[in-house]
Formats: sequence, C-alpha cells, structure tokens
Amino acid sequence: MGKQMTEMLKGTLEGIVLAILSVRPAYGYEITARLRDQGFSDIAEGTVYALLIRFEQKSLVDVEKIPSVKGPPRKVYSLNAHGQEYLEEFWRTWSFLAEQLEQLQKGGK
Amino acid sequence: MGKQMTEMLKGTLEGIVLAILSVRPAYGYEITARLRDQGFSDIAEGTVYALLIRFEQKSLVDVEKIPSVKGPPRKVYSLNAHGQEYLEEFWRTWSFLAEQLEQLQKGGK
DNA sequence: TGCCACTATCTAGTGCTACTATGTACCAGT
DNA sequence: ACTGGTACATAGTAGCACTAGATAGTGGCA
Repeated sequence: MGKQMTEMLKGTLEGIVLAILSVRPAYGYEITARLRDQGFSDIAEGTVYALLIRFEQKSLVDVEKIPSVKGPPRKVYSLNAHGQEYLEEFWRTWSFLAEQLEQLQKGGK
Repeated sequence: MGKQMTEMLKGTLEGIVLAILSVRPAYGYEITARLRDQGFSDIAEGTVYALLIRFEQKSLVDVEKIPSVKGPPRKVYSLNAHGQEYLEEFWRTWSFLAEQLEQLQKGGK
C-alpha cells in the first residue's frame, strides 16, 4: 500500500467498516477479505481487529460469538443505534471533505 | 473540530495544501486563513507550518523569503516538479478512496 | 502420525500526522 | 507603553494504520 493511502485511511477506514456493518453484521476475517476484494489490497488483518475492538469499547456495536464450521469461533459484530448515529456523523464529515476536495480538484485543472 | 474530522484530515490535509499551492504560491499564514475561510474552521496554525516544513524536507516545494509590509518576512512556498507529481499521485489515491466510499454510501441507503 | 493450509482472533511496538500550547518577532495605531 | 494583527516555529500529546508476530481450531494429504 502506498504511504499516502495509509495516511488517508486514518479516520476513513473506521467509516468504511461501519458502513459495511450497517448493511449486515459481519466478523473480522470476513471484513478483511471483503476489503481486499474491493481493492484495498493489503489492509493489515491486525488493523481490522484493532478497529473492531475500538468499536466495542465505544459501544458502537453489539457482539455475538458464533461457532464456525472450520476454525475458531467467529465474533460477529452488528451496528447498534449509537453506531448508526456515529456512522451518520461520519458521512456528514466525509461529505464536507469530499466537496472541498472536489472543488480544489476542479480549480487546479 | 470534531475528532472524526481530525483523523480524516490525516493524509488529506497534505493534499489540500499541495492543491492550494498548485494554483499559485502562498505562505503559511495565508494558507491557514484561507483554509479557515473555506470551512476548516479551526485548523491549527502550527499544523500548517509543520506541514510546510515537511514539504520542504521532502523537496516538494521551493521556498522564497519575501519581506512583508506588516510583520516578519513571509516564507512563500511554490510547488516544484516533484511536488506536482506527488500531488497527482495524491489525486489518484483520493479518487480511488472517494469512489469506494461513494459506492458504500449508495449501498447503505 | 506429522505436516501444511486455511480459517479466525489478538497484541506489543513503530511511524506518521494533526492538535495543544506556547514562544518569538515585526509593525501600526492609540 | 500597550494592544492587536501579522507571521513563523516547536516541544509534547493523542490517535490510527502497519509490522510482525503469537495463538487456536479444523481438515486434507502423504
């Protein structure tokens, strides 16, 4: 991953994962795999798990432990009301930023 | 400033300031003021100066000291060829991220 | 049986960036 | 003298993604 991407993901990855969880509950390994499929080719696994733990500590998610067919039990995370709110604020913040950048990009060309 | 915005600016502010410099040369105090006018209401001054010093160390900019009518001399920064390249890579990185997020935002609604 | 690959989670330590808080310096108007 | 606006700088802090591992369960294959 480029260094620019690494820095840009700070604060954004949080929103990305929250958005994924808002569609439907998921567990860490699954989220990492999905991100990689989607072009975030080398998101570190550790990063996702650390992020999920932070969500739990901030009470943005509910957690359920579900046995897996192959491998250790999964920790399935689902967005709760507080998490939903937090996600909405994320979208507001991101929209503002995106708009500013869009204008800058236009102006520079 | 919200904490979400603070984190999201990491990696992005760099691009924003480079984009500003690509339009025309500017100095720190001016850049801070312009950012504030544009809605980044409480960007810390120190942040911008530190950023500009990083640009200089990475050789993305040329610097010229120009006397000011009121106050200490200004350090006017202008983007050089290397900086222009770096900015283009920033736009590529940001465009990718913005596209991913746009799709997520659509999907979640 | 032993080994490997895949699934699945977790953590200590590192680097980078924005913020806080403060200091320095120059000049104009009162 | 003093205040306020202009202009730059920096030491310390917090937060986040990454590195580089460790740990564990299951199944396949030689």
